[in-house]
Amino acid sequence: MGTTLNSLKLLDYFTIAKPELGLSQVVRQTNMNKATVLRHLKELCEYGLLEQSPTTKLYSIGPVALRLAGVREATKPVLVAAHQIMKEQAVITRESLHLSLLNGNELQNAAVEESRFHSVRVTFIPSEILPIHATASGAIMLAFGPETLKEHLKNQILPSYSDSTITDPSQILRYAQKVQTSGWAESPGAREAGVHGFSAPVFGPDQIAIGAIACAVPQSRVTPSLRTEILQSLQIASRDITVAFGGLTPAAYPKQFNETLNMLPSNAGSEMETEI
Amino acid sequence: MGTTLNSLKLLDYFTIAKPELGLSQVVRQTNMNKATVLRHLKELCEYGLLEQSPTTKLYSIGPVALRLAGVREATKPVLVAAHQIMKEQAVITRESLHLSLLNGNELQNAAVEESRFHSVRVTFIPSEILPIHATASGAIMLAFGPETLKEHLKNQILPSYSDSTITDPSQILRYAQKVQTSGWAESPGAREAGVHGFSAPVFGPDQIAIGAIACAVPQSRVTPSLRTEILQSLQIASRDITVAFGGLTPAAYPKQFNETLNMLPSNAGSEMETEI
DNA sequence: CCCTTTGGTTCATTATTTGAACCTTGATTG
DNA sequence: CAATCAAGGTTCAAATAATGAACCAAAGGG
Repeated sequence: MGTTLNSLKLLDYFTIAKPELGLSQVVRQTNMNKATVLRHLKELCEYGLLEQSPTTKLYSIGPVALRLAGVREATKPVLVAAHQIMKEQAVITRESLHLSLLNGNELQNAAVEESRFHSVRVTFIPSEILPIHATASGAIMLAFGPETLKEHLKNQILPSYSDSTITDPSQILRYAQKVQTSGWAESPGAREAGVHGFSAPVFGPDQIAIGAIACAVPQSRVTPSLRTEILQSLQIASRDITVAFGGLTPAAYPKQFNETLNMLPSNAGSEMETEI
Repeated sequence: MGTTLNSLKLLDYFTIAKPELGLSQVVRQTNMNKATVLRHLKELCEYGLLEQSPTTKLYSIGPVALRLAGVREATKPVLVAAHQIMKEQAVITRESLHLSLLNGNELQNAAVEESRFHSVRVTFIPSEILPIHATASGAIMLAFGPETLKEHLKNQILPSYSDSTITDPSQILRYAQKVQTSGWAESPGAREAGVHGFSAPVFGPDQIAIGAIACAVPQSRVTPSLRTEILQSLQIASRDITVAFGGLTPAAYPKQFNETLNMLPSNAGSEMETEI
């Protein structure tokens, strides 16, 4: 393990929730020696990745971060980076992926990677608005997104798209709570009969979901093994796209998806009608 | 001099002009040992400040830069503050404003406030690179920015974008000198035919311009009275955004824009072809 | 088929990083 | 008001990590 990496790791403690830290606060979190931490902080300051308030002596992220981000964004815009990650995962699962981002209270498609393996596949309209209450991505946003979404859901008349669409807000919110512990969501035909959606969150810098990465499959193709594959891919995509967006995955978010933890939302009952 | 700092200095070679570098290219610029540089690059990759393309082996700025910039922006929201000021001024002039910041020797768009009053308006690509020699903002940077810019200008082949683009460095520098006394710059169609740009500086803490605030108007709409309005708004925006950035306006900078002081740069002659 | 350049590796030598103890300052408290 | 505590920062011998010359393998170019 190199010295540089140890230095850089100190940057991890500077978050939106706690953007300013003193020497001792950092020392307490790291179990490193105070002198060591001090030298590292000083060096990061010297380069400009950190800066120290002359009055409070507190350290915070410095202006160089903006310069680097500018270069990064000019070279590789976030959506391009996200799309590349989606492409990789779409090759693995051989199914279409789509990324949707929250825009106010609306969930909007931002990037699509279509499967080139199946002639029967689920296609998306780019920049389409997704209904929060009838999609897996919507459930993800309710579980991990801003609180205002839940309020917004209650103040709406929820249209029904198929027999499986749930239009009762309280039922949807109950499912969102389960999603919070499982880390992923699914929606068997709620948006469109015959289309099974899976989704995982993309987090922003304040550890609140800013969007969702989802995989939609014709219901006829959903097998337990494909489900496992898709969930694995979604987990990787969720993590990598979160990083690509400059976001931070919350510590509480499950490291490993538990497939059985997630009880399906359903109008009819609790059977998993999508299993073979 | 610490190891960490030496590592971090490698980041300086990654610019918008040259965002992707191979190991040998970095080694040649640094006079460091190849093994040392390699280890440093690897370590920066491991943290995510850099990333390496698996195919080309080239290094570029990594996604962590975005995260850090997000935290920085959340702490010291210069861009948010600047945007607020721009919004206010955009309402007054009813025209689009954009803020560009100097990144090395490149001038890059950082924030845009689009007019919502006109259907015909000048739109910008966020984080676009502006040519120094063909924009009002570029002239501002030459007049009030770091000296290195002038050197950089001379060592370049200046592309022509329209009939009005000036590609002779000495002519551009003469105009920049006039801008120094007038305090503002304009560019009638040098970047794009039919687009008239006005610009004023944003100063940093050392009283050197770190960017420019500009207003771009369809040439057909430019009247003497609109020009006056725009200049007044730019002056206010220049002052306020400078403060928001923690900058300092030099004492020598004009307190009041003199509209007549500024002689237009032109290829053809000295007529103000943008006047009605 | 040789020559050059690329990215990357190895390992003894070297020099930097490390950490326990110490110092100084300022706020809090019995 | 002295005592205490925690803050940021410093010191220097000991430990550890960085360094660089030489080397390797692979990919073009003449």
